Amino acid sequence: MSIAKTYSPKETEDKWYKYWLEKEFFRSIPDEREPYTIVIPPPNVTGVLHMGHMLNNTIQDVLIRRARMQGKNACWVPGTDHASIATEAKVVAMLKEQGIDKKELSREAFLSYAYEWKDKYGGIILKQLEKLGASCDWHRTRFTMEADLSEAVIDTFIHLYKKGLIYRGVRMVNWDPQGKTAVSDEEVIRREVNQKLYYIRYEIKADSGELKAEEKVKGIQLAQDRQSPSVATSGYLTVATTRPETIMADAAICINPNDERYQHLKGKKVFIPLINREIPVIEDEYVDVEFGTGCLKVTPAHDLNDYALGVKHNLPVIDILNNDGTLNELAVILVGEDRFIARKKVAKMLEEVGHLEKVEDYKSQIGFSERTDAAIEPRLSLQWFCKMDEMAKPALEYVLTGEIKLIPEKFINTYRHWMENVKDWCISRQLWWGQQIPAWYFQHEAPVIAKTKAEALEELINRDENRRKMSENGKAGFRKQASEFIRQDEDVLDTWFSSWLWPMSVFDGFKDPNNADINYYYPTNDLVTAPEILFFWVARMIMAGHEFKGQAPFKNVYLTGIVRDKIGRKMSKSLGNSPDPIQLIEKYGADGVRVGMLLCSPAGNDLMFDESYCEQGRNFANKIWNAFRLVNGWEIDQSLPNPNEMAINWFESEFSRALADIESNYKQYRLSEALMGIYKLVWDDYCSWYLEMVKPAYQQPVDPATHAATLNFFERILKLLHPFMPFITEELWHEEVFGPRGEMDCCIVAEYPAPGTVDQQSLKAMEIVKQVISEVRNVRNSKQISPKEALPLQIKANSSTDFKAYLPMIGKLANISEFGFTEEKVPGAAVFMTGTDEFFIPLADNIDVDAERDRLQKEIEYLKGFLRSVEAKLSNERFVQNAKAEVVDNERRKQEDACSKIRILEESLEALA
RNA sequence: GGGAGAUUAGCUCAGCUGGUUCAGAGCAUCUGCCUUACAAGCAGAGGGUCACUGGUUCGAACCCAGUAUCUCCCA
Repeated sequence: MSIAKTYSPKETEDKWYKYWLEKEFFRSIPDEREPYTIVIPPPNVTGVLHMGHMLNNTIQDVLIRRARMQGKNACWVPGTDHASIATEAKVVAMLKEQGIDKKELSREAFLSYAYEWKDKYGGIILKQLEKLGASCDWHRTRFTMEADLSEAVIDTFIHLYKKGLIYRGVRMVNWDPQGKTAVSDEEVIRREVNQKLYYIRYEIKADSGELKAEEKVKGIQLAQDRQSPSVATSGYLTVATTRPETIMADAAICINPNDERYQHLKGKKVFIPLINREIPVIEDEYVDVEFGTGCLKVTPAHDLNDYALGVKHNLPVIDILNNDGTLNELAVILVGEDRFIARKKVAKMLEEVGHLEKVEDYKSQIGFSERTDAAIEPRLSLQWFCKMDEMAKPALEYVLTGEIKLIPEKFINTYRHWMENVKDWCISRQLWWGQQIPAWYFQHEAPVIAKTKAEALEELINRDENRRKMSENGKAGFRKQASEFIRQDEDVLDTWFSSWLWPMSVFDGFKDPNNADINYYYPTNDLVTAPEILFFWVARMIMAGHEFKGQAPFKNVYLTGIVRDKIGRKMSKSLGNSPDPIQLIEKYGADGVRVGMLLCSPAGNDLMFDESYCEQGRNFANKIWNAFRLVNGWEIDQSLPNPNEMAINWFESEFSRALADIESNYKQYRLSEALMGIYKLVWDDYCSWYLEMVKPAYQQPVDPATHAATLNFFERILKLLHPFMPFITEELWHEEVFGPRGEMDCCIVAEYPAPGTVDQQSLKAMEIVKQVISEVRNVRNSKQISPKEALPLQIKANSSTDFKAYLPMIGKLANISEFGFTEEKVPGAAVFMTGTDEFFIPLADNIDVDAERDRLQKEIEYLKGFLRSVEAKLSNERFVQNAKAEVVDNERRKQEDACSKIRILEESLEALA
């Protein structure tokens, strides 16, 4: 039966994925085996697969498949995240297209649209993961907003509230004017932006007579124009700001009390230009004398630092912005204008009245919303917060003590720095898509925290003495009445407030804290995620794990790199530099893409992705395919003896040696190195050497022993490859030549090979054989002799190496017609050496004597230089005294070696003359 | 502004405790081959002052200090 010359993945991938599903190989149920568990970092429910997911999930699948083959009960839990801001933004945009404004919808109506959207697009990404070959236990698919998981979120909120770890307060938050919601610090991305620095003049109120002449000289420039009406002034001060539109919200001007230039301003008042509101000059060492003019406008409502300054100096907070970033009535002027338009207009107005001194270009860091990319507005608002410092401490310990390992370790520092400087977590979001905060408001009373309205009503009764004293009838009346007026908090919780429970909630660890699943699978083993969410998510899962389970949620955290394009840019939709993973799979096959991803991705380093890696992966699959075609085509002759014992023994050792390496790389989570180890084992050792050694001559049969050994090696190789290349390995596994397979006898659950013993002798011998073969091929190449032309080879064995045993192998691979042993140099032959042994290939055409002399001389020169450096070391007393004995011995051996080689080469040179 | 890390072949990266694993791998390049498993291939070859400057040491890609450049995190 002939097989196609190239491997075509499409046909096999669907077939085997379906088969695996049918036979429930991905299914995991607790049993007596050791569990191996990974919970997927849940992708956004409405998202589509991008290269980051690709990398991430390939790694998880490699780990899970290997564990499964090692006989562990491997459980990979998939699922999706409701991603409140991102999803809500998409739904709002979709509605807008249909001409529907979110503001006109009720919460219920909006949510029904949102669920409709989720049902339509949700889960696409999980289907895409199947294409990649992800062996998730799909029976366990969870969603962070499904009923059970939401209940867990609400319960933990209540739990933490009761513990005093959740509070409500007015704080500066990062406001996203586009999403119209607060976002956490971690969701703000800072970017350097070209801005303008506006120098604005504030007139100083003349309340203490004329200024002294010396003060004028010192720094105050007298106002040159007097267009501001109303009040008498005595000059002005200048403030530098990037945000002129916020001057209407100014509460003070601050100077550094040590600033020599501004001593005269102490206790003065100034007027805000355009609106002429009077504000005081205050003093604080916070002000940087070097920056701008040294006068700082203090705008507590619109800047975090100013807010702190305002609190310290008891300044009023004047918030002039609406939640969509437009100016409100408090701004007095430009009401209703967008903040950025207002900025330009204010600048122009200031210029018109002569209050704009100058404008400079200026670079500064501005925060942008991760989800909507809108410029973040620091804004004072009433939000819910979760206290972090208490929870951070144990979470830090897990990592510092090594109970949780971060891979690579360099992230420990980053982690520690963050955990030691942790700030409270703003957990409320002004959105509807998410878990609604279980806080209930009744009239002007403090909010009640309760799971349901009914419970909230009971709490209202219980916490008030008068209500408690009411008769049952009275209570019933109260309940009835209050239920009309009681209102639940409109906000929902931050998405991360549900994802931090993920490793527990997917096993129903909250709903049913002692169930078989959570007891068996938790703590999970490895978490594979991006370093970007080390704090968002990983740190908080550790906190939650400790808080709610008293245990770390996982043992190892593998932090992948960011997928960039080959010139180092982050892959993004807007740049259009991100290939569609599904198209890549179609082009190169899932196995090819998986290999391609991992070839270029050392742990923790960003990877410069290029399609050519996938090509390499595809080529590798094809190589395996063709190796199979070769072996598959062999006819067996039962009567033949085994001529390949040496080759078989060698590969047996080589396999074990390579496997030990591969295992050590796996242990260190160096997956790309493990893969490269397998790649070389397959391509170089198995295909290029082993198969070439044992393959019978064209159309000749093979002996049964060689056939069996070769197939056995092949099977073991398929097993090693399977975690990386699940499809092609499964396909080949079921080929007839391997014998009959039961329906459950699949590569996916085949027993992972263990390293055997390594015969160092055999490895060493083969090194010499390989060297001789390469040298002969090299001679052919440089002399332009066809590989088809058989050559004679004369051996002058100066060492104790017994070449006789190797001759058949050398003869076959180097195409040698006849061997001879000689005591003398063979004149007029091509020469090479391995170690101190000399080899001669007598050639029909005479060799170029001059070229040969040059070559020999060069080699002698090199060796002499080498010898000099060795001898320099050996004659250095301090070296001989201080260096380790083995190092010194080594140098002695090098010396002897070099000497004898030089001698032989010099003899050759003489023979030429 | 503070912190972390990086700089090794054209590219992507290994290089552990300083010494034959010491200058390596894969890809790319070049040369020759359509050799009956594979041209998505085979055989062979050429590529590097280990960012720079000093220091420690018998000995430095590796340890130390400084400089330059880059990346990331935090303000």
